[in-house]
Amino acid sequence: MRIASYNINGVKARITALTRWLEAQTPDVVVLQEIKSVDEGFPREAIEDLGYNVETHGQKGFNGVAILSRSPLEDVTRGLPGDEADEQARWIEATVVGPKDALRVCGLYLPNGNPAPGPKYDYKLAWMARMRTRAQELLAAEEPALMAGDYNIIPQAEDAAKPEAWAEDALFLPDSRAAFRRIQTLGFTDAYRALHPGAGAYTFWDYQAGAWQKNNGIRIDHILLSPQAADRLTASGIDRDERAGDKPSDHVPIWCDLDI
DNA sequence: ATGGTAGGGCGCCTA
Repeated sequence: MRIASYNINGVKARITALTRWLEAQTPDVVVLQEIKSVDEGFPREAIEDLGYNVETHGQKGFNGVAILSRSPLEDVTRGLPGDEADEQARWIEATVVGPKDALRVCGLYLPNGNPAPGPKYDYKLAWMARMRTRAQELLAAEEPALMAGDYNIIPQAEDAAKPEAWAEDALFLPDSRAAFRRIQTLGFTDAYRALHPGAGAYTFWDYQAGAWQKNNGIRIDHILLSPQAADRLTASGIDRDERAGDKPSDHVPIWCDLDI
């Protein structure tokens, strides 16, 4: 089973690139971030026509996440627990059933947090504390599960072409990276890093200042696997070529294969 | 220190 994550930066502006990629890569499950659409505006027919079930958690203008799956999506929940007042659409979960086992899939769009310090950074750290609580619950279930999406976290210096340029940025500040580690070290495996050690693998290149042409990228999209999912990991990758296509997102898809 | 680009949606916010 191939599970992918893709920050598409506007699903309506990206529907051609998205459907082309779905047809070429045929992932079984996809979590999308930054759909920038309300649920009623999501172009679900174009995706359903390719054989996918679609569940969305959108909002007007910004944010918004979705899950696509060839097999039915069960027990869908929307929103990250822990703050009833939080109206930002950044978290969606569903269960997909493979031939061997079921997999709990969490799709997330973690807050950017800039400028730091400030209220947006406080929101990022508070959101990550809530995410850690949900992550603990996933581990307690002792079942295959994963959390995939745009984490807006550069975990290590090797995950940036120019780490020094990010030193004061909310994506790379020590408190941000520590919060990410506090989640990962609960017992999750980074599906990409586990199979691909070394520097130079990125998932985001800014639209500005020729970042793509200079390969000035960062690795901020991640798939974290529960131990029961990590046991089934057979491959992982980054669809880097998508960044060179027509009207690309500033992110590219990441994926992993699980024997589930 | 600034500005460079893009999407949503129409003045300006978010990234």
